[in-house]
Amino acid sequence: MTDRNLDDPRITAIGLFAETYTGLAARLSEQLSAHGLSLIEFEVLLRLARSPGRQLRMTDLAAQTSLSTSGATRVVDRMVRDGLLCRQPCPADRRISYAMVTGAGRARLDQALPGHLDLIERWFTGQLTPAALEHLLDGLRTVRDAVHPCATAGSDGSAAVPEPS
Amino acid sequence: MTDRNLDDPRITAIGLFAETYTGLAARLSEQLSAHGLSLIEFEVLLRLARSPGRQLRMTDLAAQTSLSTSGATRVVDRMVRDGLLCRQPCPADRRISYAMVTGAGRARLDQALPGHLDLIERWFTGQLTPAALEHLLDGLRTVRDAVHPCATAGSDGSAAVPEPS
DNA sequence: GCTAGGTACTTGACACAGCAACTATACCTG
DNA sequence: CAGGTATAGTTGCTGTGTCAAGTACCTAGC
Repeated sequence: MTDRNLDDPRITAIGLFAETYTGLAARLSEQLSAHGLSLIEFEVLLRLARSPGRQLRMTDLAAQTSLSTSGATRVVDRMVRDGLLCRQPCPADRRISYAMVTGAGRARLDQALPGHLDLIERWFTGQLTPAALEHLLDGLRTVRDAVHPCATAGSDGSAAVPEPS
Repeated sequence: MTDRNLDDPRITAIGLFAETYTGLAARLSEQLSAHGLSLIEFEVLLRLARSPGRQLRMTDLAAQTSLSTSGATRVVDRMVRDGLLCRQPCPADRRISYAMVTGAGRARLDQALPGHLDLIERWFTGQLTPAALEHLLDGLRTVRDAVHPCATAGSDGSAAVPEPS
């Protein structure tokens, strides 16, 4: 019945996507763990380091990392415990707590980043000709823009994203 | 110091990749959960349904799904409990246990698959022109082949083997 | 100024996956 | 065929993430 669907090109395409991503993630994860960081911790460090004041509200951090807010709380908890981050209260709104990179956190990031960049180049960007890479990134951007609900997402289901016909 | 590295194009590229994948996965996951399946359970069902005899050794299943063998054991445990799979002993080698799709499992797959294909088309393949999609898939294949040591164990045979670069 | 309702974050209970240790079986070599 | 090694799979322990409920706080309307 649906037997032919099992090998539908769409399935093949999404499978290829998934395999590529998980394979890549595994490579990168391996290198990061040598620096005592998980992928998500690295991303947190990176996002915070790029933010003004090296800090971000918990909610914004969660939105940028595709973690739930409780997930963000727990990651930040661990990283505070390990000295990589600290929490800063917001004087204007006492509900708000900023996650902020410490010196140690920044040092850890600096230590891991060069090897990380090398690996990205070795397994991803460097695998393709500049033109092919541009094509790939163009495609990804298009899909990302379609699939990524607005900016900071609550999953309200009724996304105001233009749907393709 | 490494401040400029924080916005390195390689970081941007991998970030785009990750965002796209997680966004896509979230969409698909949502639809599957409406059919009582997680992404990984769907993948298990799909891989088994495509395999000869609708079954696969635990080890091969694990290899095809980027699960550890213990992870595979646990997923199959749950799916057996829910009636989607059953375990078949191998008469020739009593260490081996096959995971096999039941009628109910196949029915569940058939029920979820059309909507799944629609979503892939809507958010992924249909977002791009055929040429752009081909470029994207070519790039993914190249990266996947580099990054994925030994892909399909057991029987998959779906992916066309690209030019070995 | 007090209440109603929304927002920011944390916490408790739970689901899930990985590693390492373990059991059971197969194979190989003398 | 005995003994050693390799392979298949499961299980205990633990880390990590989510959902739902809870706490604290802010803001608007009367």
